[in-house]
Amino acid sequence: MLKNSEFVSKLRNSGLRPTKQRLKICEVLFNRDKTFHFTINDLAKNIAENFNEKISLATIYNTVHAFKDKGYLKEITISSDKSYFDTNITKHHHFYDEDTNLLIDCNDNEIGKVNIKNNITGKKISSVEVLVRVASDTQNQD
Amino acid sequence: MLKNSEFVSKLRNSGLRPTKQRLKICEVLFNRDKTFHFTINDLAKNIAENFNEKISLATIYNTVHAFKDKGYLKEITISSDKSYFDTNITKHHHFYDEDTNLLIDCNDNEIGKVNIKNNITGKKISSVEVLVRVASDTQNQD
DNA sequence: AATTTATATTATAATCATTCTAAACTGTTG
DNA sequence: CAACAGTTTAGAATGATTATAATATAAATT
Ligand SMILES: [Mn+2]
Ligand SMILES: [Mn+2]
Ligand SMILES: [Zn+2]
Ligand SMILES: [Zn+2]
Repeated sequence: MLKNSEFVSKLRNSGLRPTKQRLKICEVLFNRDKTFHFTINDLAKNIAENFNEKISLATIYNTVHAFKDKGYLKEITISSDKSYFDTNITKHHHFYDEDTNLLIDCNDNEIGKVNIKNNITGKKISSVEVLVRVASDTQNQD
Repeated sequence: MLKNSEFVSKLRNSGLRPTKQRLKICEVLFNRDKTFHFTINDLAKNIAENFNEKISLATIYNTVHAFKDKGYLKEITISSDKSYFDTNITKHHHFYDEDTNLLIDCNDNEIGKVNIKNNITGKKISSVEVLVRVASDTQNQD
């Protein structure tokens, strides 16, 4: 639950001008109690439906990528035809519900620490991510 | 290291007609000692360079997807702009080298079993996949 | 082995998410 | 305010993937 002036500083501090488009997108993404997952399409629809002033799709793409580059968003890749962004930038894992196409954050009480015994020589680990795909219990759902 | 007649049976058994295009693709993908990772583009290039008869790109797409649907290939999604296929269809995890864009299989001596303590209620786990991104040790590589 | 039927291949066009372009606009700085 | 760099925008371009529909091939049937 951050407020406008905080977004202004946040953007300034990372070398991004606090334009009204970026502030609007900050509001949509970060002015919440809980983090969430979204696609570019979700975000564009959200903005189109909830605000009068429209933001061009190019700007939405630019902004989301800028925020990702600055570390304010993480990108979660599930399949070749769907890319999610995550406002939860802490290290965490995901369940992916194949029935609903929803991503769900894992807590530490759901997935234990991944034990990496040997890494590739000369390389540094930049992230470790677990994706648990889940689907309906029953075989023939109709 | 399977041979032609084995591919014919394999295809017939899964309801796919053993056409010469599919057999050629089987040969490229499965007539090897070791499993490997490839993109559609890699495969198309490989076929174009190593064989006289060309296979249309549409057929390459169709065949790779058919093989995936039949469980002869797995798809590994690394980023929104790159999709790999894997001829290793056993459960396993991956290292992804961000410097070279290469995928490397993990053995059990590299990543311990992932401990899933709580699953989503009413759902069955269909897969558990770990992706470890690695990159060069040094900060300023040139 | 010829005929029929179902399937597969192909060149090409269509789609669609994403990126590019370059002109207009805005935030910042002095 | 003037000057400049950075940003937004509509629309065009791109490029990977999928659709189309005509042709070819494999399998099944006579
Ligand atoms: Mn695919
Ligand atoms: Mn992206
Ligand atoms: Zn998340
Ligand atoms: Zn693999």
